[in-house]
This record gives sequence, structure tokens and C-alpha cells, in this order.
Amino acid sequence: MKKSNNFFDKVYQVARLIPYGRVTSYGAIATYLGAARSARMVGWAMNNSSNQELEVPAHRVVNKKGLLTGKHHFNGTNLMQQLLESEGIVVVENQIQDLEKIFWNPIEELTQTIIDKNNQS
DNA sequence: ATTTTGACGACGT
DNA sequence: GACGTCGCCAAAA
Repeated sequence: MKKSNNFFDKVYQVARLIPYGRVTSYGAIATYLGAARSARMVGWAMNNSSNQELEVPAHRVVNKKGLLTGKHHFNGTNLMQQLLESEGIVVVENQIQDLEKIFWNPIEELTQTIIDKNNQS
């Protein structure tokens, strides 16, 4: 009954690859998947992430500005911020500090190999 | 089926 | 650099 959400599935996979204490952006993931202008879809995919059996660290995915735009979608109000802070990330006013230092760019850090491998099954 | 909205981002003004 | 518009595409109304 898989809908072959290839794109979404990839998004989840990449999201799970985000290292502890690092964050990335929707656009970065989208670009990495070859859908540079479909950043919104990445966000929408995250919304459905709770539907996935495996947990997705959606709190490590923020927008390009480092703003915790999706915090509203988590349980409670500041759960997302707490999760990030628990990883050593400083968040002020829903905005990540030192974003450049903790930003994890899949395009630079990864290669398409990983996704491709998982995709063959 | 059509319209609106949305966890975004790039570009134009 | 702040603000507006468009593009992207999927889901909800």
C-alpha cells in the first residue's frame, strides 16, 4: 500500500541523517533531492512525518533563516526549542543562533549514494 | 472538480 | 534591506 512517495521518503531519510546538534533547512533537503524549488513539499512531508513508523527528527529541520517556523506543529508550544537546546543549540526568539556553525548541508556533507542505496529496496 | 492554504525560498520592487 | 509576488506541488475545504 505504499504510495511510492519517493520524494517524501527521501525527505524522511535525509532528515534522519541529520547529526546530533546540527540542523538543516527545508530548501537544502529539497535541493539535495533535486527539487530545489519544492521546499514547501519538504515541510509538508515533515507534517506527515508523524505518520511514519520511524521517528523523524523534524525539530532539526528549520527554514533557511534558522527560524523554528514549525514549532507550532509539535506538542506543546516550545517543545521543538527544548529539543534543540537539549542538543546544545542556542535558540532565541524561535531563531537558531550560530546557524552557520551548526547548519548541516546534505549537499556538502553527503553524497547521493546513501539515498540511492536505500532506494533500491 | 475548483479554490485555498501551507513546517519555504528565490527573485523583483 | 523590508515588503510583495511568484513558483512548487500536495492535501484539505
